[in-house]
Amino acid sequence: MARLAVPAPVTDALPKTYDPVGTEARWQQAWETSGAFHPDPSAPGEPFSVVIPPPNVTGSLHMGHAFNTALIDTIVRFQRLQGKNVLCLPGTDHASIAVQTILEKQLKAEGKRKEDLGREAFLEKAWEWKAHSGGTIVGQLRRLGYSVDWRRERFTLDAGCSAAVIEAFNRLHEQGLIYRGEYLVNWCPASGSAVSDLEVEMKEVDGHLWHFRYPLTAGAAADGRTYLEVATTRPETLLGDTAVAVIPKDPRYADLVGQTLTLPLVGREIPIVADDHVDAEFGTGCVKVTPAHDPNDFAIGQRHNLPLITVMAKDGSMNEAAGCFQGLDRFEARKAVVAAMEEGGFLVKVEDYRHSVPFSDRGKVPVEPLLSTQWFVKTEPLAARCREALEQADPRFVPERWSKVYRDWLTDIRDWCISRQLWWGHRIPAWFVVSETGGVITDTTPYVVARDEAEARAKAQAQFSGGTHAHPLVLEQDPDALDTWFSSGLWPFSTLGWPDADAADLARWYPTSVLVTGFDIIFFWVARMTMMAGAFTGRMPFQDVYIHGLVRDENNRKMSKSAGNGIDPLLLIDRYGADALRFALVREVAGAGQDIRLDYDRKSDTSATVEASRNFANKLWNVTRFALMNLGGETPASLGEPDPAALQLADRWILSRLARVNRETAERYGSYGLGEASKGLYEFAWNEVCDWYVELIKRRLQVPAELEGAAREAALADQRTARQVLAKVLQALFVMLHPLMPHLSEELWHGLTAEPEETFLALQPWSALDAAALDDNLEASFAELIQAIRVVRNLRAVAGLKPSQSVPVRFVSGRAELAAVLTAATADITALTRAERVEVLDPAAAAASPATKALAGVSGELQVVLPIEGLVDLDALRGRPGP
RNA sequence: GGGCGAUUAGCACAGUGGUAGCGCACUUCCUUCACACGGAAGGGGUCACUGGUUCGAAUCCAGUAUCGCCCACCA
Repeated sequence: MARLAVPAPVTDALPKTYDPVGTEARWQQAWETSGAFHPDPSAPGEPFSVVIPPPNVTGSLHMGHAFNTALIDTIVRFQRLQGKNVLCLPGTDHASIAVQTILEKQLKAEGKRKEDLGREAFLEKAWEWKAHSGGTIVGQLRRLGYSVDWRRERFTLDAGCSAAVIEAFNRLHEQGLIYRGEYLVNWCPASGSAVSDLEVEMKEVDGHLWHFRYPLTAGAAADGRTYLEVATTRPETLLGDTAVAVIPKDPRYADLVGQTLTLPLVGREIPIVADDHVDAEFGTGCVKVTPAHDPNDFAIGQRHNLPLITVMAKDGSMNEAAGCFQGLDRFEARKAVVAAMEEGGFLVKVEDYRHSVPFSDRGKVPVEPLLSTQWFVKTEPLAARCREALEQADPRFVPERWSKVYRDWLTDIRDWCISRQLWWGHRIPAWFVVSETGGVITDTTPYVVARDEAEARAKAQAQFSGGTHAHPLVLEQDPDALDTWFSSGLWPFSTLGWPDADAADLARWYPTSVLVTGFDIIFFWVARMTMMAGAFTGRMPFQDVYIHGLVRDENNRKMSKSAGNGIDPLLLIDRYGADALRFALVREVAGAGQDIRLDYDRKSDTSATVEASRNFANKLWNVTRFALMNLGGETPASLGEPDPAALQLADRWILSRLARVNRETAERYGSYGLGEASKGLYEFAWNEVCDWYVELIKRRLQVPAELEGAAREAALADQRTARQVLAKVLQALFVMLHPLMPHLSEELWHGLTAEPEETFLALQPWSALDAAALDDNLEASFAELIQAIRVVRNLRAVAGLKPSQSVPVRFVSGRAELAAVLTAATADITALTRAERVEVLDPAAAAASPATKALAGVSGELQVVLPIEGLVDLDALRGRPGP
């Protein structure tokens, strides 16, 4: 547009509709090649920084990314206009378990397992895949016009992040905050790895409650009872039972506590213990206890010193401890155990039972509580620091209510299982001294934690050479990888150069200004970052946390890959433009962190919501086209500021409105009121600038050729004033809109200002508020004028007048102030209502010359009269039905 | 079991003490030289329910109902 815009006559060549696709690509490239968003840490200006939530390299762009991006980029672009030294840092996440799952699936299709390839070859494949797939989402983020510094793009598994992970692990270990031990963990048989509590989702499932008899070893109790009845939803675990618990002090069982039962099928003698965990209200009041396969039973086992018998292998099949059930898959084993119990006469009854079953988020199969040796982070000391900071609103949550959710989770937090039996990810920086345990890693093999193998060797040497350890030292690094979130937890500072304390970016931009993310990862990510940051930087990693909702589909369902109800942002960008999509998403956010719903027609891939925003973009395009046709080839700069004394009523009104909207918009952008900001600008641009101001000045922009002399001079001066105000308003509007519609505003700003391509609106200063222009009274009066014009138009419509018919208009008002405004605006009213003439009378004067055969309407205390005798058949009008 | 959110026009949503609003859809008119991805004029809501506070409540308070979400070890 910049090239087409000047000189003026050529503007006729501008298309009537805005075509976003080419324009957006052009500006994206211009911004990027010019380094417009590459900040310099040594540059002046208050620092403002954001690290983006790194999307998984697995994925392609979904609506959630588009939404998050729209919000972040709006904030960041606004701060840049405010003159701050803004860093917005992009990157991607290696998504350990997700990527490995995909790769293993690919291998499986080829009939191979990862073990066939070996670790090295598998990782090579993974990197190849990352190089290929990671580029997809990055390219898609670019299409949104994200004003990030691509030069600083990071990946959670790159060299810098890996160094940070190793350092973090070592420091936590040195502080005693990382430990290794055998505990009951959530085991996902599908991915063959432990997962954390957060990666487990409870699902309601229709199952059964089996009631079994466990016979008393002694044969019969004093009262003649020969067995206890227990109920379970998981019969296969009975093979690992090591006790039956009963309610303490329950008269039914009091005398049995201490006696033993003989476990059916297995023949093991197991004690009857009394434990408070047993609920008197539920079932038989007796609970079978399988400490190695249930978290509650594990706790009971600890209290009563019960043995742990693991009957299941890591792949979900029964192991040798399961006797004749060995080798059966856990679900087959369940059937087999029930059958065997029935056959043995131990089955009392089966009830249908709906209950919650823990599922693995990733594997989509029930997780198995399994005894396993894993690495853990001791979280309480880290969480305590976060809770303390939160008392000073550090970080500050927006909306505030999320701080409670965050705090509650940090209270009574459980330790974090960080080891994963995966290859893709950060390998745990611990080396086992396998020479101590016959060359293999066992649960008791000693280990050293170190920064690298050399350091590990030195440490091991000091501990394990000479004396009883006098044999050649052999080390082997722990084969396991770390939970992806361990590296994500370092993201706000690892990306800025930590652990290098002298890193310029870290010094300049840490802590970051705001984290923008969805509520669904407050625990996964936000809390992990604050815990890690507290430990390593002594500060919370961001000042504010802006929590947004989810994007739901047209049926108000959460969009998800598995449900297949996602809406492809790229389709909408192709159809309507990235600006339209961004504007639509932000415009829906007005409320505080609510989910937003995006309307969508799957048959045609259209969205009325996004289309409305596209239409808005087109409106802006056209009002700029109009301006370019009417500014006589001049720019805001060449026109200069209007002379305050020359301003007309409409000019002063729009300048007052502009000043007010400018102030409101800055406040809204600055306080995460992005939805309000977008709505305010939409209404200002469309309803006030386009619908009223532009209509009002059309008359003044045309100077009739027949005017001569002083009249001509006056008209030209007035034309110049109108041009000055129009240019000023549009220019300021583009600045204000820029955070929301960066490409369009950049394009139109260039068209209007004729600035060179390499000068960017994105880097201009926000227009300062012109406080002197604010005029409450004027705005109120002008609203009355608008109403008066509407009444006239309404009466004309009611009368069925043709647009070409002009009629006299009479206003009657007792309020001198209003009368003065109407009188001053006579020419405007004439133009906008096709009035033959306009008269403004006070009630007395009106009574003196009553208009007969007239239509009348009111607006407040203003009376509007249209004497239309002779133009319209009033009697016919009166007789017709409605309105 | 605990907590949070929502309930306003046909649809989707703003509005948080003072005469009910935006977008889409709908009705009528207008192809007037920025825009039909448009313009003008309209129709449509006892703001979930019940009480309370107040001169005044969609808005504040208490409770109820419905829907949704999060957390929690009931076999």
